[in-house]
Amino acid sequence: MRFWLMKSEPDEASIDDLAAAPKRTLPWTGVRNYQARNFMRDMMGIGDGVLFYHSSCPEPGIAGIAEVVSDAYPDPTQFDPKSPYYDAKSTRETPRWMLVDVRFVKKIPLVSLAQLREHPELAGMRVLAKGNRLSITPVTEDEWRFITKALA
DNA sequence: GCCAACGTTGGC
DNA sequence: GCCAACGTTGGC
Repeated sequence: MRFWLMKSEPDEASIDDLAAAPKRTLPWTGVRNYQARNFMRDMMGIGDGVLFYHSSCPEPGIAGIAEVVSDAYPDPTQFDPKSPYYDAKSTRETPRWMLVDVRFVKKIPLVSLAQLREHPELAGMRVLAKGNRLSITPVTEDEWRFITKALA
């Protein structure tokens, strides 16, 4: 069992959207970065913990807790010419992009970026690193415990 | 809207 | 395989 931080733009999919989705579950569509894909494909497993992070918005930060509820499978949007995530170079035989399903666990009072930076326990978090753009980053068990127990 | 940082592309 | 140009991310 591992722990992750996953970014989502709330305009596209917020923690409330996740809570309102059928089965409180959404497929994590749209990842088009190899490192993030590899995390989902190679490292994630059912039951992994997810910090649901709102990015590119007025109040960036961790907005809730979720969990991984599927193994990785091909992201259907890569095959859809009408989707913004369409990838003409991907085929059904050799799909390039994978995703997992993520299920709502709970909403928490927003833990802002500024708050995250206040705690030395979290200084090593990848999401806090300068220039970090990865939309999926590993979280250590200690970081997970600190955030879910002390901050959430 | 700005811009730093980073990933990808493509010519050579 | 190098690397310049370009596009994107994402906080501010």
